[in-house]
Amino acid sequence: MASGNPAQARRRARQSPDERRKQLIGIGLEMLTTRPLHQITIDEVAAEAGISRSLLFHYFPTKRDYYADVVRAGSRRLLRATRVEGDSIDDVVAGLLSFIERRHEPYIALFRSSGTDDWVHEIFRDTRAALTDQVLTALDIAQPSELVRAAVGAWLAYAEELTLEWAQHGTGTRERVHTLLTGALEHIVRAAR
Amino acid sequence: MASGNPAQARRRARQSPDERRKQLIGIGLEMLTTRPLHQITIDEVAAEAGISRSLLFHYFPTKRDYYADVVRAGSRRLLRATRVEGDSIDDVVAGLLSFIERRHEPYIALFRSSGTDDWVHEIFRDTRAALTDQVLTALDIAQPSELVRAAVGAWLAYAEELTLEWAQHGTGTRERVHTLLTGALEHIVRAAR
DNA sequence: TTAATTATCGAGCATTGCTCAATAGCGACG
DNA sequence: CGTCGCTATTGAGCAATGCTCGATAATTAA
Repeated sequence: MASGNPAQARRRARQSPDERRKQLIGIGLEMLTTRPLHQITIDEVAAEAGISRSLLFHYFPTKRDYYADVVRAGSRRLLRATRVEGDSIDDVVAGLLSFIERRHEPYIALFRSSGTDDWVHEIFRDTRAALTDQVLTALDIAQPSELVRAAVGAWLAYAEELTLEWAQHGTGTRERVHTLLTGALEHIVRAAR
Repeated sequence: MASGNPAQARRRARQSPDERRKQLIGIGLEMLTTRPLHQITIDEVAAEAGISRSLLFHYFPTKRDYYADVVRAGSRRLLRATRVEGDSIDDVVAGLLSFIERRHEPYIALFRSSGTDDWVHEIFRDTRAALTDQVLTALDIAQPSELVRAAVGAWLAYAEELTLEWAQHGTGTRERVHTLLTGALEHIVRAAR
């Protein structure tokens, strides 16, 4: 199943903590592309890494902590993807579209399965807050009121939903969706002021 | 903790299957007001009902099936709450606002904790689809294009997000939120046509 | 070479979803 | 009123899984 090196190799191949952490989180991220978070068991991760369960608990005090680190890593990817494109609002929207288009599977696995517990949702909120900041910056809104912030945050929910629908079922063209998103954003921000 | 009758009473108090089902689902719904879905264990439900774990599996072949029935029951409540108010779009929005205002805790517990597995999200989608129909009817849109349907569905995400924010942190007044929602809906539908 | 550090493992515990054979409450029928 | 059948109900037990803990071996410092 899981690709890569089975890493059964020799026993007791000692590695530096940093390497191990990266490896384990990398495995988690890769598994996330296949199944939702809560379906990833410690046993599987350990097996894929070629280590014992115990070692994973040596690096991550609890399963939650491991999950949290994996999800955080995934979030960072998303934020990076929307930032590289540029600073205009069109760039941010384009970045979001591209990211979800290419990775809607893992995206869903990441955030739609937030339910595992509040802590995932917290990370999700942090990510969305960061995205909100990006959007506000792109709109040249320096000191938004609470309501504007909330409205933009909610618009992100709208954007995600519509984009996922498009990515999954091909509802409309990419340009159309893009236009709808920017149009809605403009309207929403104007109305919330 | 959990209120109600501990039901320890006499052992082997035989009941009709219908009663038992209702009782168990009721317990699930009540527990949902306290914690997210996935934190509800069969043991607890059984204990609260005063029966053995095994009996629960007699009525619900698997934990998922039990959860699914509980969530469906919760969804029905939501749909009822938005329908009683009336037929106009203002009524639907008002119903949504009222429901989330009064029950944002259980609402979150219901749907934000979808992660347990795809099946919850399916029920969630069904519920949202039904809500979408209500909205479309209220807007007098008989045969919406796929894009319009998708846009309205995504607007529901926007509405939920903004309403939850308002209900939880008091961002803006109720009237303001109401206006924002109807305004955004109008704009979105017009743009998607 | 020896000592200290710590990455790594194996065995084992507790919880939890789930199975299955046995038991007991309740209605039907003589 | 007895007894028989149906099935609601139970208890013991299995398997998976998160997690703990003492022991061990690889690496580094002295």
